[in-house]
Amino acid sequence: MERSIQDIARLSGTTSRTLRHYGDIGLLEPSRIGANGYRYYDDDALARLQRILLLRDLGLGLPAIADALAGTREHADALAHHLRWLRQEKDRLDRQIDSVEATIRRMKGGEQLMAEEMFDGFDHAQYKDEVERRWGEEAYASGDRWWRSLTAEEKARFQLDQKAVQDDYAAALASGASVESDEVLAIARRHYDWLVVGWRGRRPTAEQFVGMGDMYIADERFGANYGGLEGATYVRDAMKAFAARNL
Amino acid sequence: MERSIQDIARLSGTTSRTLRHYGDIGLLEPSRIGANGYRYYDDDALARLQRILLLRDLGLGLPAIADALAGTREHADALAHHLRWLRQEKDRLDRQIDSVEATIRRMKGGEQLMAEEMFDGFDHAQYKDEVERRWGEEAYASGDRWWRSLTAEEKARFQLDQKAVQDDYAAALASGASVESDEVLAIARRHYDWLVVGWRGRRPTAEQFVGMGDMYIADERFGANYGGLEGATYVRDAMKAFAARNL
DNA sequence: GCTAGAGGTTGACGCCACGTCAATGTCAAG
DNA sequence: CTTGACATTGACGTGGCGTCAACCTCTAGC
Repeated sequence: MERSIQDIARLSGTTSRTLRHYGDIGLLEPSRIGANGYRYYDDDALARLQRILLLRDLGLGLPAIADALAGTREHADALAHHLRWLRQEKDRLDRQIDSVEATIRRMKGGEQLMAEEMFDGFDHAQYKDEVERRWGEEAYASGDRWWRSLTAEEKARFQLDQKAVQDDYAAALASGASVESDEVLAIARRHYDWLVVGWRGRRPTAEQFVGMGDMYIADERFGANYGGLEGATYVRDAMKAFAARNL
Repeated sequence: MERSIQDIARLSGTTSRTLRHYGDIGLLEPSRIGANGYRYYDDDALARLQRILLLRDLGLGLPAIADALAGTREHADALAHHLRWLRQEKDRLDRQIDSVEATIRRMKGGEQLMAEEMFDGFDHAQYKDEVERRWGEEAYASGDRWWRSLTAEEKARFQLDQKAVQDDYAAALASGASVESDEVLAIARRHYDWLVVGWRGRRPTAEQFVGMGDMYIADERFGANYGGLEGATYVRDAMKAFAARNL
């Protein structure tokens, strides 16, 4: 059976424009082209179109669909690959939703543009230079935007979390606990989780995490938060132990 | 203070190309343009840029950002509007992820293209004409693709759910329960939820839901599933009662 | 004063999957 | 022969810039 372009469009629930587009990019050629230039499609073409549209509904791009149908890549592989991308997008959206909600709360709280300098206990800007040197200016600018998008309450909670981690490290050091003990590893895990928040969901690699520990030792501004050189070394070793086991 | 375009780009974590783009579309003009054509930005421009980038990180489009900064729309309004869009996108992604996972399971189950005609108890194609007449050919084609993307197990579950609803309606009718009783309304709710699955997440309006009930009466093929004319009328009334209260 | 290299400019194409005119040719029915 | 439905190719628009290309300008060192 041979059908006109409109017939195929109606049967498949798409438009003639789309069919011509698929012809243009070589994704779906008409089975025959009349002397007048009209496109005609047979049942095989219709079947192929159905498969194309099914994959399209799943969110695959046209090149990916072409690959899958050409068999250069297994259907399941293409879908698995696509699934990873979908999950990433979903995570991104989740984080964006959280941020937007936080920003709205901030505005409703009426603290619009004020109260931005109220928190200097852990003043984000304090580490500007260090952050820029280590991770570039963009990293600082991006982190700074994040920090300023938080509500006062969220900023306070972030700082309190850090303080708790710090105090627990200090207590563990005083008690003589090994940096490889379960107790200290649990603290390091909270430390890591806290960092992930500050990185807005990105998870530092083992190397990056240990690198931050080294930084605590090298820079006294950081070390000051963790009880001087001895404390900073202890913390660095705990981070290293945690990274070795869990990252 | 006045800075060159590259300085501003580095300080804000973006690129000079982006800044020129924002100039082109009138979102952020340089505070001064030199005789040589060079763009220069002062602190006010930098502050505005920071706000632009913050909103951009939240996923707003540039026109929306322009509106918000111009004050034609309240910041919070713009964000609330944007939030609705984000949630829709997230829902869409969630459904797509489910579909892709289902399709992968189907392929791993090795039932690739077979086993598609194994289920005719509720043969999706059986209602082709009716669906096309009521909601257009595209609706059928789209529904058909959805149906064929399910695993055998999912198809079976879908049919079993429908059978359960059907049986419960029959039992309620036999027991003389009113269509407005809590018991029957609960069945109607399950009926509705079942339908939402078939519509892949779109939720029929009250009008559409009642319309389907009328269809059960008008068309004996549908009525046959619900115990003849008497049963179909009972079901239609239950659907109407549910729609009146809950949709 | 010359030159190299960094940094600036405008202009234009590319991306992705089509929607949407516009201008024009073709077919079936009355 | 007319009318109206349907077909064609061609080109622009979408969003937010990245990425050349071709060219001008500034700064520093010789």
